Amino acid sequence: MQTIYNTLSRQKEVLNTIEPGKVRMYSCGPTVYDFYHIGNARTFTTFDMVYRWLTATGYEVNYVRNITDIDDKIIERANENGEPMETLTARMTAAMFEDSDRLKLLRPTHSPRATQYVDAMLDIIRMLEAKGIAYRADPVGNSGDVYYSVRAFPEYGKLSRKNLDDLQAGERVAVVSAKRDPLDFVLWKAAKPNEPKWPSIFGDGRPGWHIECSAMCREVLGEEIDIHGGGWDLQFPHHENEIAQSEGVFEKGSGKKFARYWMHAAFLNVDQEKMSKSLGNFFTLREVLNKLDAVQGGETVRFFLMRGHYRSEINYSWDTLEDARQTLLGFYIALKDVPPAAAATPTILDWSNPYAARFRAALEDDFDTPAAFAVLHELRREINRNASSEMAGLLKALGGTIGLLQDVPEQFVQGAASSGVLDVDALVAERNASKAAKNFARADEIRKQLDAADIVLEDKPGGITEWRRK
RNA sequence: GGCGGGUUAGCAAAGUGGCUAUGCAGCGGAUUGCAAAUCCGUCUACGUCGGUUCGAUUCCGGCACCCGCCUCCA
Repeated sequence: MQTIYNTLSRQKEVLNTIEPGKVRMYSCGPTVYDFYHIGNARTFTTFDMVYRWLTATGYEVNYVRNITDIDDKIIERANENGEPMETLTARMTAAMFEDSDRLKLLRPTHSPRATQYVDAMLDIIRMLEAKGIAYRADPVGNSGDVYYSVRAFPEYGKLSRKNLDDLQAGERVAVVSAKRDPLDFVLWKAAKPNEPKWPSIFGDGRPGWHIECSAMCREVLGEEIDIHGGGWDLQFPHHENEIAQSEGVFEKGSGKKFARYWMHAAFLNVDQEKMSKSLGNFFTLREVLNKLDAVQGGETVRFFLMRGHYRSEINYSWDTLEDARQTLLGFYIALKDVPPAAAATPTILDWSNPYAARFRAALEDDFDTPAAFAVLHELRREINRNASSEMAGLLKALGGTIGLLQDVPEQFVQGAASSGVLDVDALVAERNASKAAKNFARADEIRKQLDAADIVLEDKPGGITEWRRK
């Protein structure tokens, strides 16, 4: 039985989907104005893991991750660059998918772009206005912003457990505006000169940030969905506002819920602090990958991100990254030394195997990846002890359910080390000849030379010498 | 000010009212020309003060420290 910690109830709940066997899942994607950072990568990897795992255990998952391609930061950046907004977002969207491929993120079932759903957003805003929840800054005309009246939605604050009066008590100096309540948020922004705009009954303008997710969820997945996810900081105000918008259009007493389960991935920190540009501790995924071995980097980062439970903060540093690489390498070395039985794919997983059963129990307990990896380590020891290709097949298959251990082991352990200036094969051959001639001094010299290039030699039975990246 | 999360061995990181989590590193042994890999064994734990209990790292309360949200933010 799959359980999920639901931010709404602040406890683990059994997954009970709207349609049996099917999952409608939406997670908030990137704003494409720049390369994404490793904090984004943490959240994306979390939901990729959830997507893969639920699929592996038999659910048909419709996974939507949006692309925000209209936003203040985008407009600002495009202006700085002196390029059209569309050129910037197209380039950054392509870069986003490239980076995601390196992280081994599956493409979501759908990746809708906000600018393609402006009509759907306007539909919702119209419905909210008809219900008296949305109002125009310019009550008689159509030349101003459109706001959401938080006081008109009694359940406002239920996700983040915030109370409107408390919020107002701590509110910062508000900008003068036509808002009825300082906490009201914008649904539609009236057009300003030199900004992208769309025509509407509210006048020319562009959508506010929160409305796009409500619209894309509704259009692509339906009025009600099962799982909605995102980073911890999206809880308020973004997700709170999404609920207000999406549930605001429901009939009173309909009992409908926008999303049944809200999942939030914890932060990735640097030096125990949230990563942010102002602190100068900001890394793009690209930068991190470029510092790592070209072959091992993607899965190393992926594994690093999954080594902590998704609701626990993790700390990024070179040491924690290298620690993750060494551990992952251990799995690949086992798979290299004991080749998995053929056809070991997730679809033929034998869940009755004790290791598989425990692995599954861990992930069914709110996606407890660290506990699942502990089982994998025990399985690894079993494989090494008995040279069981059947168990090696199981290890590979279990790893595959969450997007790990699918590379060719020989290639993974060697990494990109062979691209150096040394002719490894020639040196290995010379060393073997030296050994045969009992010239151990020369043999050791070669080992030392290769070690300096981060290459480790392993003499195997039968006179075979293998090598790998240190 | 309001609300929420955290504090586990050298590092990383789960979890549990009494039973070795796990990994990396370290130490000892087996193995090896030397190594590596592997196997076997092994040392460091649950912030602090109280309470409940036969028994608490685990439940309850106080305290300390850290972090986050309340403004764009994964």
